[in-house]
Amino acid sequence: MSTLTLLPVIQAAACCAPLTRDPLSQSQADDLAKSLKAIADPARLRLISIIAASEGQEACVCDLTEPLDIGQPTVSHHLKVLTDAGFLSRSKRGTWAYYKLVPGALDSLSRLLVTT
Amino acid sequence: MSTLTLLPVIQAAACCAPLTRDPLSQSQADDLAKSLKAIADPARLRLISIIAASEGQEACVCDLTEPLDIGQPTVSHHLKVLTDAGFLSRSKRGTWAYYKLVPGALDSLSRLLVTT
DNA sequence: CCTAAATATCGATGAGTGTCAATATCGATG
DNA sequence: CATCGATATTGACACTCATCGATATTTAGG
Repeated sequence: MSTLTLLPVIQAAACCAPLTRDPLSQSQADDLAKSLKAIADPARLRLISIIAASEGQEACVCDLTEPLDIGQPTVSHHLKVLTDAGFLSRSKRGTWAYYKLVPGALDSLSRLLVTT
Repeated sequence: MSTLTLLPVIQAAACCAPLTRDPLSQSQADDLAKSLKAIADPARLRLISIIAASEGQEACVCDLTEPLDIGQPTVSHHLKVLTDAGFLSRSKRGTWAYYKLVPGALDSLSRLLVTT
């Protein structure tokens, strides 16, 4: 635990200054855009909302494939995008993979957009 | 004032239920994704932040072309995307076009992402 | 009117991406 | 170890989109 790699969402929020406080630098804008792109997709938003509504804000992939009208590889792809962006964490138990909301990740992003 | 066309951002926020309250329907996810895609771009984020930091949260296009390293047609394109999405409003005074933050638009979006 | 300046639109191009079918990997179980 | 079910990866394809150069549109001034 010597090195700690910050999750992208957290990193984007690290500057902590809301979008509307000061002009964004190019790299700040790049980071924030990357986080926003990760959730700016209907399938990924539905995945997040389903996971968030599940017990412990955690859901098995097997429960995520049916509700959406997309194939299993595509669901797996979207879950990877959300995980790489820091919105979800993955834990495998037996054959099943469980994805969980990273506490505070969405809220960090939310705070960056607020103007007040 | 018989017919009122809601701005896309406001429309996406109309359901008022945060992303993490209940599973999103396909159309709800489409609307929200559309709003998020509008701001999920580095150049557009910088435009928003510059406009927000300007007096009256309003800026002339002539002041937006230089700070970003992109051409004038591209700036115009991004401003149109943000305007169509409901984040900016446009008013022309003389030869100049001024873009202004739509009050509450970013906040509506921000509220949709919050988990608490 | 004619010109010049500011902004918008158009057409093209190259990069990025959501989706799928096929296949690989991983873990449990017999 | 062989098999099977669950999930991930790969490769390909269609589609979207950010950007640019060129051009059109609009407005002010002479």
